[in-house]
Amino acid sequence: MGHDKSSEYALSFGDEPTPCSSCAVRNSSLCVALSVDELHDLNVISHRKTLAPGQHHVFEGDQVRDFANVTNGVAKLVRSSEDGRMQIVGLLFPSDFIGGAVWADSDGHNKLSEPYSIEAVSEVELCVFSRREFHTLLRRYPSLEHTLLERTMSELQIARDWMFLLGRKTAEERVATFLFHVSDRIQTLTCKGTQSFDLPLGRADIADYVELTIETVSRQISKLRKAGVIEMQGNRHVVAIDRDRLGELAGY
Amino acid sequence: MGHDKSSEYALSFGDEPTPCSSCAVRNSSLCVALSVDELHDLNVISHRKTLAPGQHHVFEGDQVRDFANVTNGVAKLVRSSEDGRMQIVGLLFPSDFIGGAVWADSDGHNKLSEPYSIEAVSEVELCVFSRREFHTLLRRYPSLEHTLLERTMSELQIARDWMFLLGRKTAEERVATFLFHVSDRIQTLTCKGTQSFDLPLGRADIADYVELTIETVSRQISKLRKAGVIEMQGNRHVVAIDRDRLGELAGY
DNA sequence: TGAACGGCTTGATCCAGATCAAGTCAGCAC
DNA sequence: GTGCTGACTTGATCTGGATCAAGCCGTTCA
Repeated sequence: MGHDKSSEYALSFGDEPTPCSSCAVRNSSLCVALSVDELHDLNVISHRKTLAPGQHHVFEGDQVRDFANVTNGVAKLVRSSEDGRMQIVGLLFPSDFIGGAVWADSDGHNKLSEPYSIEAVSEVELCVFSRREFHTLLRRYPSLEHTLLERTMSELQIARDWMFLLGRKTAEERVATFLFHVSDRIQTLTCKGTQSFDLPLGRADIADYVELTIETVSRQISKLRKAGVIEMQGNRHVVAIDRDRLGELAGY
Repeated sequence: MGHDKSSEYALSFGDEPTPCSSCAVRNSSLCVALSVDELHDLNVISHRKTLAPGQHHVFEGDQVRDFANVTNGVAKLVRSSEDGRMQIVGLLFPSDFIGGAVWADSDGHNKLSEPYSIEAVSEVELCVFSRREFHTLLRRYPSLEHTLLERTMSELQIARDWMFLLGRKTAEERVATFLFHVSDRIQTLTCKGTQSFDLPLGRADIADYVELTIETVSRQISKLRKAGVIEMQGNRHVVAIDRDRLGELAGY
């Protein structure tokens, strides 16, 4: 089986570690590229890790050079600088793969060694691989590498779209864009409508992500509410009354 | 040979189209992944295209779904919105590959169809492939796909670092970061020192890239000059008097 | 039941960088 | 030379969103 069930990363549900074939994100994560038989090889090199809300999985430094799939929960991908400033550079939902931030050149060195880390927002389950073993697998299964390439290209485009947001969009557009994207993402995850959804992040994290202050985010949400575009039920639950208008305000 | 020499993209030097094997970026572009023999296959599907300064190579829409290598000159990768706002999301130097912005899913559709384009800064030479043929080649040569994956991961990290710049850095840090990166990039291209170099962009483009106004860029350059960190010879030539200090001011 | 706390909202003021408005300076045509 | 043009610099003023400062409101825990 994939990992030592007595390790600190042992799963909490059941005596047997869950094999990849019954994984919650089997058909939406990178693993779709592998057949049931091939999946065994991935199973062997992976282990599961649970993060409590607020807990970090660090990619900084040289020791931890692993890749991970998010199998459950929501996490932030954070880039920080030495003086304490932080920037959320991505949100990670179940089935998302993370590894780009710690990618190294073929010589094994990472040219740009800025500190990145994953921080759990809710309780998060990761499926972690070591760098070396995952590389071996990539070489063995071209379809896996191809799928990873497609996903990375897509991530790159999302990052560049976000650069546009950070550089050019107003406070209102930023908040509208955030809400629009979250509703979209949650729809594809839950296969329900985009009308009504829970925010995965609190105001402080939203502010970090769209690069505004808590106060400005709060003011913009109030503004969207008063304009009848959205309705809030409590702090976290959003009802998108006029989703088209939300998209327009987001700049689409 | 690779392309019709009577086409509008014909090379300007010599009667015969230059084959890949004598390409200026043969050993630094994506093509390093291919052996001399394999290179022939790339040669067959590629054609060259020259852009005059200011000219665009558009990736918007569905017709033009191609990839390109920059073989000469400097270009901007631009993301624009319908209302006319623009953001430079990347600088392209010789040996850089561009394709992520137009990457489509296996179903042939591009989920996020925001308009991206390449705009030549100096005279630029591109080596262009059609999407479909390049994909075939990727499937035939795993080493090519592997190299592309590495480069894309690296691009993703650069994009995320830039997100930090756009979200968190002050005007001074942005300009210092720009100068620092350009000196670095030009060094690896020319194999000369980083002490002294020409800016590839004018003030307006620098402003677009680091998301400031022309005036603020100009003021920050003056400030760095007065502080003795750099010296300007004319508008474009920079002498990095104290490159370490420049790195510190950039936030490294 | 109430008091302490954390997450959110709202109002008042401030400031980094935008915007507006002149310059300066080099190159170039005549 | 003189005037023109385009790229850059510099100064004065303005402003969107930050910062500072109270509240508000639901939850938890004694």
